[in-house]
Amino acid sequence: MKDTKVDTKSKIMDVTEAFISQGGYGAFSFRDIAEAVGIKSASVHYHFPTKGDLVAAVMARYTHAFSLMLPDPCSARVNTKDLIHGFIDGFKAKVVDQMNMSLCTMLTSDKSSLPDAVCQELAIFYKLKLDWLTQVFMRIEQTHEEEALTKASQLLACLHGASILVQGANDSAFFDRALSHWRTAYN
Amino acid sequence: MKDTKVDTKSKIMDVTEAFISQGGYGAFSFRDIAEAVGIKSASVHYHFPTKGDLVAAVMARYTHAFSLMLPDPCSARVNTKDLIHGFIDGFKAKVVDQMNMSLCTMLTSDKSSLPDAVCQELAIFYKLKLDWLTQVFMRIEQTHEEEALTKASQLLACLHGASILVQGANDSAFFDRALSHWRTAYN
DNA sequence: ATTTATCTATCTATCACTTGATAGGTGAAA
DNA sequence: TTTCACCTATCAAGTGATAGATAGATAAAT
Repeated sequence: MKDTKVDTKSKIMDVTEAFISQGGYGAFSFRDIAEAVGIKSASVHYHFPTKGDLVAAVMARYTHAFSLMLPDPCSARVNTKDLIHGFIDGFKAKVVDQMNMSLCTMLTSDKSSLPDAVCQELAIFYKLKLDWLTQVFMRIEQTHEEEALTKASQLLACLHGASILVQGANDSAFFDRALSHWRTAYN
Repeated sequence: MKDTKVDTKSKIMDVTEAFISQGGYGAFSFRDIAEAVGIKSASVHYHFPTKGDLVAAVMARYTHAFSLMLPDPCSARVNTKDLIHGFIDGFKAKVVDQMNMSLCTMLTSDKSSLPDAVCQELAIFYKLKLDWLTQVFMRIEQTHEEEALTKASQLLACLHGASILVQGANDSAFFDRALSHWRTAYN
């Protein structure tokens, strides 16, 4: 639990997260990570025995950090429309400013070659986002859960799809185009 | 140009297309393809010298077949709303019925490790879809190109995002949820 | 009509390289 | 002295790709 140890472990996870965002599960190796961190590949295995362990840990940390950023959707002090805008802007920061996809968009595409542990972490992340958005829409529109889930699915699909479009068309303007409806609808 | 020759080449492309839909560019090897077709991996190289050549050819064939399926967006005999519904249904067939992602959703995620030739084919495919949708929306809503492009981007993002959601949440019900707005808006 | 040459589609065998993973050693800290 | 965090060295498996051989079809020359 000392400085160097924890630092190395965190560095490994940081570097891995960046690699996944850029190319997905198959686009990096233990040697890539080791080189970026400044250690040898065997040392990466010391901290994370298998690639699945490593990526699952990164995904879990990502989910946890994400959950800490999400405001309580029921808090009376928060403007409901700001919740939506904040969610969209958070996504935009990843997709447009850093010009890479979100961890979960990437990993979902690689799902067929993912170890079980990673799939489970992925599912947890999706549930977190969908549940949060559903609660927000229940509050905003005073609707029942089914209808709010539909709204949540629509927005989430738009966001992930925008991420794909930006990459595929190689033009970040597509993000705002794809999200313009959601931005104006809650203003 | 004889029977057997063309057949083998087509089989290779068919098999490759299926592999890409399931796992993307990195999720199959020449040996996988060879085994599925019933030949040896060297024979695959005979028809397609490199992996990039092979995938670019598959993508080009896919784009061509797709373009043949798209009705003329300006034809007076076609109901404009049917154009939208047809487009959505075509996507749904891939994503829900076959439970895998569209070629271009997959390849876009792998873009960072794609040969240039494949990237170019990808770009052509995106342009085809966006242009077609833009023309349809210009006709439906009597708007200018900029606004129609925005609509096209929104729908395309929804479709690609729905594909991601279905896979990530492992629940095909998310497709209809994500698209419900577009289905009712043009009815 | 027969021989010769070329082309086609496949094969076997192998290349250099990368991959995730393991065994076992080293020095420092507790 | 045991644990920790790293190392060197290596493994077996898989990768894309190439070289060279072979059988059969086609075409040209004699």
